Amino acid sequence: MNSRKDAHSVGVGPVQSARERAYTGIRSAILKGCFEPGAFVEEAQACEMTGVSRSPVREALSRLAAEGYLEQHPRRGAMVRWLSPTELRDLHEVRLMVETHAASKICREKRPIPDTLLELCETHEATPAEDLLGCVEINRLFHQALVAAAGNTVLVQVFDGLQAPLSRAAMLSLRQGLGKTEIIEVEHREMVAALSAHDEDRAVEVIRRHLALMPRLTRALTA
Amino acid sequence: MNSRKDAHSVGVGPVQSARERAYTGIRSAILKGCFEPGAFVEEAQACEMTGVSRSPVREALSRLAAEGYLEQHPRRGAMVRWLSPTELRDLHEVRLMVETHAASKICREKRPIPDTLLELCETHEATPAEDLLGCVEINRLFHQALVAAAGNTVLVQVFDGLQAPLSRAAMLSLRQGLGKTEIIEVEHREMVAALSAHDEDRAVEVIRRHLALMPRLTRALTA
DNA sequence: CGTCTACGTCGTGTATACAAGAGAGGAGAG
DNA sequence: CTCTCCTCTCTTGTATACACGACGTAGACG
Repeated sequence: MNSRKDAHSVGVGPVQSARERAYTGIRSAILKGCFEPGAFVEEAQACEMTGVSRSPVREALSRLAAEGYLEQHPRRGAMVRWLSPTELRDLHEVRLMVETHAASKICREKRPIPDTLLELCETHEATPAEDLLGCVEINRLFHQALVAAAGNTVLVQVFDGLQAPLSRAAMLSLRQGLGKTEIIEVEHREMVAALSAHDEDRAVEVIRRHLALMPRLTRALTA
Repeated sequence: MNSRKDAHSVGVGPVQSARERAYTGIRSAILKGCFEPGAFVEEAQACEMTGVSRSPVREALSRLAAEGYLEQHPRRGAMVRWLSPTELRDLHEVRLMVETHAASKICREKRPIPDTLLELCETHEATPAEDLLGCVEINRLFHQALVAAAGNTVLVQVFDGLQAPLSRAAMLSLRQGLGKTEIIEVEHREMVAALSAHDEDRAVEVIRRHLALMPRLTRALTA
């Protein structure tokens, strides 16, 4: 089972390393909800899934654990992280802090609003409501771009770090048909307007209101 | 070279796993400044240092990279992370945001101030100024306890994540004899007073002033 | 009938062997 | 003398073999 050689012989692009393939594969499997929360990701299973041996798989698992996707229990394995209601609440609080800070900074420093934000609104509008996966991804990109517009790379890293545990919740929430994407899109446009006007108070208020919706969406998952 | 067996035969405690030993060993070596910034941590070297084989070492390196201590370059190895002046500034900005948020929350929610904070002030006072390593550690614990007092575990995790890259800077700064611990201790007591009184404005102001000192301490490192 | 124990199986933890790329150093040509 | 190219070595990337611990199961004893 030397898939790497196979890939090489085919001659495709940069010949992604086995570790990268393991990382990407396991990560997307977790995000797609292939594992029940609290389930253990078995190494052999992950090997079969990604087509690499245990060495790169184990390195990927270490990385995923450090990033907050998994919890490693000695001699037991890597468990898909389970969020308690408290953690979920804390996560949302920190997220609100981060986005509020970004918005304030953008307004106070009169930073330019990247076109990406409006483009993502357009894309969101053009995406059919049935494509929940797409809508969630667009939503994520919108908020990430908003944070990035503050021009602080560390802040973006922190935001991404929050997404790791939240992403599972987001994926599961849409599986339960909790869409309501129209409101989201309207509020996104409102945010862009407030930010473009560098109206700090209004921007912060809109973000507060917008993010206040989230806990309700995800609460069901932990009950 | 079967150190694990040796440790087992001696019969010491929980027989720390090889991966944990590798992680701790490499991490503390980085913090102690055994590597020049930008230097590569060679696996063989790390094996020799920690007394384990490459498998656990590589897993530890993956984890350390995910935590921000190292940067992994394909086919080159793991490089000790180098902070640009911009990253350092961003890091301090986020840290200020986190601590400010914590202080505000403590005051607004009228949270009790744990005894730990005052105890750490006492300890700080009792520690001789020559023990720079001890002072830095006490300082770190103080700020961590402050953030923890806000009762949001995710916020604490974010704070710890910021410490990873900053810790190196802190270690190096004290090596250059940038002590001035007396001011720090006085301001810590001021913070505790403001927090105990649940005086939000004053607490935030003191923290702002206190953390404004940090960038100056670490700026020299990147120049 | 319940419980405790002993054994078997499965999965993780660790070490090592092998493969392949990157960098350094030397030799040759201009 | 310098620049380039080749080769050799060193390091990382990957796979696999072996060891140990944990859990499940079945059997025996109270």
